[in-house]
Amino acid sequence: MIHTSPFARKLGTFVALSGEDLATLERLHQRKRKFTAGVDLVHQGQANQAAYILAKGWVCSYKLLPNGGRQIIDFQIPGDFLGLRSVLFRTADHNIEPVTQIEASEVIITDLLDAFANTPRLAAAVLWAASRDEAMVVEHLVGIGRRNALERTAHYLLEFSARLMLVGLGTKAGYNCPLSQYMLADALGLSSVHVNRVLRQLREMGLLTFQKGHVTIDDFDGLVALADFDKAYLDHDGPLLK
Amino acid sequence: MIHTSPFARKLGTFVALSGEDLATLERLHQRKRKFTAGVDLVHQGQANQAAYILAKGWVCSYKLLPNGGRQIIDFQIPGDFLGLRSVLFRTADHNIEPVTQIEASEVIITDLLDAFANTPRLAAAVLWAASRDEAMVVEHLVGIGRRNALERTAHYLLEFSARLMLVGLGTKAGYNCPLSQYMLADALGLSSVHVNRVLRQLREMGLLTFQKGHVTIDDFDGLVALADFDKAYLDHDGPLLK
DNA sequence: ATGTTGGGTTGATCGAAATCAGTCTCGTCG
DNA sequence: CGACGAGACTGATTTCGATCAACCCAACAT
Repeated sequence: MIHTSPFARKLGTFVALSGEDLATLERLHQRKRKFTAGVDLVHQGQANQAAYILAKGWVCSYKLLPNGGRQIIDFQIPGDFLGLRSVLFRTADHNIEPVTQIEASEVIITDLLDAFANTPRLAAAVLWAASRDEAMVVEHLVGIGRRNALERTAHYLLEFSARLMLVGLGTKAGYNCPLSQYMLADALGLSSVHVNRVLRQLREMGLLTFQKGHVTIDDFDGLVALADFDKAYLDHDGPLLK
Repeated sequence: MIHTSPFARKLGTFVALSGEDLATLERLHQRKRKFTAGVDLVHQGQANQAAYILAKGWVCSYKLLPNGGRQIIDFQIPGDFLGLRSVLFRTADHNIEPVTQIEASEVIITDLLDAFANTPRLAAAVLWAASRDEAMVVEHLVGIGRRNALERTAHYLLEFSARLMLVGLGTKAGYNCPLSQYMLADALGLSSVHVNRVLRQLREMGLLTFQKGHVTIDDFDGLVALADFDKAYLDHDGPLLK
């Protein structure tokens, strides 16, 4: 299990994968590409992009509004799919922009479908991952609609923690997070000024410290209580399909 | 085209369906069931539900929060799937409740998969529909995160208009809408009091009238401008797959 | 006929977060 | 080197929408 990719590692928590499954998976990771931070991978309204599996770095998906604002839908971390929906829908309905320099493997859709035909467990795992992504968007929606700034921020940062731990990029004590307060604001539907105050508050409450690109979780249980965080929608006690 | 179900009608706008496709579709609609308003179809945390295709009436999917609030994720109207994700994920992560009395056809997942094997265009159409549902949730997220109450409400009611027209239940002039101001509030992340004021404002601006279970669109273009509504994510100029 | 209940409606007040305006720090680039 | 810009941070003020507290009306139930 030591040298598996984040993607395989993540899927492995959903569905127990055989050696053959893993081999098929690796074959998908052929065409590795790098992208620089801040340059859009996909533009809103652009047609027929490739899909990618993110290997390294952070990415965000967002929509722009005519009034100048933007809403970040989701961040992708290593192991996540990029632009799967842009491929299904022939046109992308949002932008995708690397937050940091990233490495991603291009996935030809037909390759993926072929892989599915050979290894049905893999198909199940990918479906599951897609379903989880949607659940995350729903949870995000709930947060913005019905949680105040403090709860919302705490919840969001806890979600990162759970997601990153799944791919071995974080511990219960904390994780590296390359997001600026501006980006966090655009994700949480807040102003960057207010995000700053909220982060200070969380720090002063002894719950969490976000500084210099690193999130330190000072009181995990306290945070979970504040945010009403239920990681059931992300995590599982071992693979669901054995 | 006259006696097709809302479901077939909707899919037909995505993918041109043959007579055989339509026949397969109808076979899915066997086990018709009725449900009464207000009684949950699916509970948060409940396991392994059936999926349904809604034939008549309105339904809402929502999540409850411990602080007493609730957030409505989405409303389903005739032609929409119910609880497809609850089936994929073995546990439902949200509640599903009929807003009105409804009629829905139970869909056995294996039946659906069989149908896919026989008629690939159908599979494409269903995938498309699922993808569209996700796009709607995303649009909803953007609205709550970055649009003010007025724009948000206008946008949401316009979305209904577009969706209902697709299944023949509305015109550019208006549609029937069984939602209370409370439900609208829980969907929009507002208080019902404020929804009331916003609806009055929309009425006084001569844009839209929502009264007695009916939405009258008084100034379509004005609304579209106010809400920055782009129906591209819902609609298409004829089937995308010919 | 008379309570009761579930919307819808309105005014008054309050508060969370936005906005405005600015400072401070640290890279980096000419 | 100094200049510049991005991001973090803070105080003052404003605003949008929540909350509180009513009242109205129609449908229904006792």
